[in-house]
Amino acid sequence: MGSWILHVDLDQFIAAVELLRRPELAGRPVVVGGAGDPTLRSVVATASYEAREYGIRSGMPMRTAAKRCPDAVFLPSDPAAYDDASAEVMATLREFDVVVEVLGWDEAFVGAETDDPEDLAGRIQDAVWNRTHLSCSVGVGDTKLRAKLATGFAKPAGIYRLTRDNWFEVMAERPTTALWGIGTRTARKLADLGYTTVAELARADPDDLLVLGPRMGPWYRTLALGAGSTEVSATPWVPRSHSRETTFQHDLTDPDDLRRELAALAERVAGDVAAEGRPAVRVGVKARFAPFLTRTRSLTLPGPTSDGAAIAAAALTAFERFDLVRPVRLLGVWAEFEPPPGGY
DNA sequence: TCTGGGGTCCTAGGACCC
DNA sequence: TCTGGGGTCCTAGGACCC
Repeated sequence: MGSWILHVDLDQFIAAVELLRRPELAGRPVVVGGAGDPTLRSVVATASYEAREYGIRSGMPMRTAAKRCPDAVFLPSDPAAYDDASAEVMATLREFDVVVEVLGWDEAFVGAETDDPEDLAGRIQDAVWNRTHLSCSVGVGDTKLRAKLATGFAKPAGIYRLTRDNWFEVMAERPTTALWGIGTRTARKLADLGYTTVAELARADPDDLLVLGPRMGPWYRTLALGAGSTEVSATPWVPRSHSRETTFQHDLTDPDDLRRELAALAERVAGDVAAEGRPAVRVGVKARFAPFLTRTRSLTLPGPTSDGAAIAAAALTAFERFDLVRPVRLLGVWAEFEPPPGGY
């Protein structure tokens, strides 16, 4: 028996959940995001495959999506429905004799002992389809990173294996942004150092990478080798923080308006903290000023607390440290928890 | 392309202390 | 006398991911 990591990823998850209850939309470009109104400030959560043919992508402003495909169907995001669908999928995975590590609404790592990981992957796909009528793709790997990247080659609805044996054959000439954890910013810095492809980064002198940080630098080379963690853990996630934020449809300038919005956000965060059942130790406020300048102010509380009034007061203290010289387009409040005894 | 919301982790500088 | 070095906490910002 071999140890394998499977990465299960639902295909166009949010759009697929919406299509289940609106079957008449099948085959049409469907875009889910915000309140479903493309004239408002919001971004695309998920675009159906038909919508992607118009160049619509997750994270794109809804306004832009509407320009690219005015005839698309725009739907509001319905997190409760995605929570429910996700729970069904994860429960299905747990019915197998495997370890399930949930990564988000639509993703999970599955750790399994088997000699035929593709057979297991196929049975997982069938089980998920039979129970939820959602389709998923499965990456098979010998590390979490390889399993995760394999899924990209499996989509849609397929299975793909990526291991030490075919890693360089598949990845060598791809840009460093193909790696999970390297975005455009880091890719640009790596390119400045002479590393553009995965193969080049894999051959890098680790000392050369230290300018990108004592931990991150060497870690980027590890990514390029396809190495990294092989531990799949079913241990429930312990949150480090909770936050709430709002982008205003029109920028705010009146400090009293801002204080009202701040109080409402703080109340929501305090509710999240109370629900968590662990006290907060630190509170922060995020402000995004026009045109798009993000600043934060935060403070350590005098002592751990779950008291809503104390959290609201701390948020106000942090807020008053901003210099309100520009219109504000977003306000956010977050609370950080004390690590459990023994650390996370 | 005029850029959401909810998260995590890393980095670096300064304060403060011994 | 104007000056070491290390450890830890606090804070702000950056990058990335879904």
